[in-house]
Amino acid sequence: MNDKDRRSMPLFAIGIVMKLTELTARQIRYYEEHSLIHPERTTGNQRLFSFNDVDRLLEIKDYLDKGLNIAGIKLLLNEDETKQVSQLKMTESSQISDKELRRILRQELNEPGAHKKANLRQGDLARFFSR
Amino acid sequence: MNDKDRRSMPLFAIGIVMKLTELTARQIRYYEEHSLIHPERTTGNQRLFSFNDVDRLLEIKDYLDKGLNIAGIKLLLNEDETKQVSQLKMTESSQISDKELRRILRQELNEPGAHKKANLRQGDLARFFSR
DNA sequence: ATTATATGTCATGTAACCTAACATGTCAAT
DNA sequence: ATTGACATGTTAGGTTACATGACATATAAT
Repeated sequence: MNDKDRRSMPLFAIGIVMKLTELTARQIRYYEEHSLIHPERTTGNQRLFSFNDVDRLLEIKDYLDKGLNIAGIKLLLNEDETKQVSQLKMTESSQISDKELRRILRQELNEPGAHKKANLRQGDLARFFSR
Repeated sequence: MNDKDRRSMPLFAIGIVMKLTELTARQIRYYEEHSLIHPERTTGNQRLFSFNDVDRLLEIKDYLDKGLNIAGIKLLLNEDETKQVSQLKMTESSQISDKELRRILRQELNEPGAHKKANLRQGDLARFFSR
């Protein structure tokens, strides 16, 4: 088993993730609802989060603090991802993307520098792994 | 937060620990009952295990496979530990220890080499941390 | 002013966990 | 062979943690 597997291993119940991320259950579920994360489920349908999921939630939190909205965060998160998103509705989603993108860029203009490197405090949890 | 903290952080519900260790809930609770592990609890009294706990359970499993009994395992596990055990009943416990120790040694004589280095497969989980 | 977004709160159902008790298989001592 | 200790299985009844859905609300965008 390698790091990649370990990172994506479903381990944490939502209660733990709440403490690790200081997000409410409502928020976490909401972000899943909007496809920012995709935690696995137990056979009884309860969410099980991996280290990757938690890391991602920490990123989401950062971006929220910076004033980004869900749509914007989705774009940023999917940026460095070898997508997995359903590309079924590419046509209609691309027009949404454009619209949202403009909003983000506008926001970026109003608060310059916020986008830079996002101060990725990803790594808080990354330290659980080899460095 | 350092590695030590991370390792002792209460994170896992018993269901996860069962999968990670391939032990039954009954076994895990039994080992706690006999003070081989000391998982924390939620405010609602549910067990929460740390990486250390899981590592320890894997060691316990190894020792059991080698034919050791709980008393023997306890001795071995406490060996490299800056104790934390209540030393209240030192007198009576020492006489128990002696008795058990004899049994263990007897067992050891019957299966030589089993004690060597115990093939410490601790590290299965250790890889979650820095190396 | 209206709408959209993000989150809080409440109600209700179920999954996962808890302890306690009793049952069982294995082994060692009698 | 019988007894007893050990480790684990199993069952029962109770509690905690998590599920979804609906409605409320504050803030921000239009």
